[in-house]
Amino acid sequence: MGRSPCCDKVGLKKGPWTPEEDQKLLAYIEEHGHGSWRALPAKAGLERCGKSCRLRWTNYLRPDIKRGKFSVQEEQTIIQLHALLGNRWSAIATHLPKRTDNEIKNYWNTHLKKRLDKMGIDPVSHKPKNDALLSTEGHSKSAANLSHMAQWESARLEAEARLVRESKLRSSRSSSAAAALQHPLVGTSALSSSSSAPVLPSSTRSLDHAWNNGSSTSTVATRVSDLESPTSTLSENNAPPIMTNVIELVGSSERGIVKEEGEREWNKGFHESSIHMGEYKDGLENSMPFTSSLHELSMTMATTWGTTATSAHAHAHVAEAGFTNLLLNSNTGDRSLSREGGGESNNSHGNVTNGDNGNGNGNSNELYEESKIYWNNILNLMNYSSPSDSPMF
DNA sequence: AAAAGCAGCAACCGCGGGGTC
DNA sequence: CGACCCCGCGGTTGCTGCTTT
Repeated sequence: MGRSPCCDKVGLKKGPWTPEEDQKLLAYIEEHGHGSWRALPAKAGLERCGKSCRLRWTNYLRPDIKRGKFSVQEEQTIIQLHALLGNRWSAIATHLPKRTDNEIKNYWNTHLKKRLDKMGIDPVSHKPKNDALLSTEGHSKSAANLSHMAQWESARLEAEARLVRESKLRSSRSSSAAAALQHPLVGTSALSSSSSAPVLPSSTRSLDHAWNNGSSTSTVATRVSDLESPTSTLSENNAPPIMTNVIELVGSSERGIVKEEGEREWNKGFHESSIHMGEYKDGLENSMPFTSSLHELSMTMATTWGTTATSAHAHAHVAEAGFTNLLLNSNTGDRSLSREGGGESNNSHGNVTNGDNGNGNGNSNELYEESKIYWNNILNLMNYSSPSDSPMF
């Protein structure tokens, strides 16, 4: 198999890009589109390999990239999606408008991973490190369910991501490069907008539809295979409810949930997020009841942690306590935050589990509470994500 | 003030999937 | 059907700048 030589070719430059190179690349793509990346460097007069050009463009030069600090909603989105999808940065990036997979990956590795770690949560499995919390039979079942749901959601996201890519490709091919640059996220927007349901990819819609009709399991299997998802290993009986609006809730700027940089106050951020979720759910008057298995999962988790909270109750609890605050409270000692101005990251609510000191996981009860809140937050986001909640239908 | 350590991030590397011939 | 090409993805590296000692 002939692997492309790429940068092994002598004479090709590597390393940091100069402003001149950036300008050349930008000018060329704006005028011609990128076309074949392999052929681009020669045409653009760059002594780089196509791969390097593509990377530079997609991770840095693209005009639709938002740079700078991640908002609290973006952080929540990343954490929640990572809990579902693992290190599938491209799929996660699909639902974080204007953020690149590379940026998200870096942010995860440098900030969020450490933060979860300090909370006593395994950043890989998103499970509390203290396995005693999870040792009950009930949780084993729940964990299995969650895993299955993650697989389904994963398949769905793959389909969406693919469509986004195709959509971008089409737009860049069918119009001038300049026009394409103005609508680089057309696919993403379409998928996120309630008003644009008609452009939803048939494959994605089919999958959701299949989920909505839990009894037609053969259809589910067929549709999933249509997606060619490598991750789905579900048996027919394990079809979980869809969790579409985990993304819709936290990732769609068109629903007004994701705020821009202006909304930087940590506490405020989560509070508003909670409000929006409430409004969102209220608007779904005709929604079918949330699929029982997920509710069971939530209840089981709650029971496992020794609480009698219902989902709604748990949600209120989470909203009140603040997932963000939870993260923040395990932040102290994080150099990156402490040197980023401090004020932003200070928790002014003081109503969370461990507002007393910076150790975060120094106390086992605090760890216990943190873990509980963490998972309740994820589960309750799911609870607002029943199949018919999706504005796509 | 200098050195060491650390964090953040841009960029590279290698693999695998999909398309084409 | 297999070889080849192209591209995208995830993991990793290495540079830069900041903080600490």
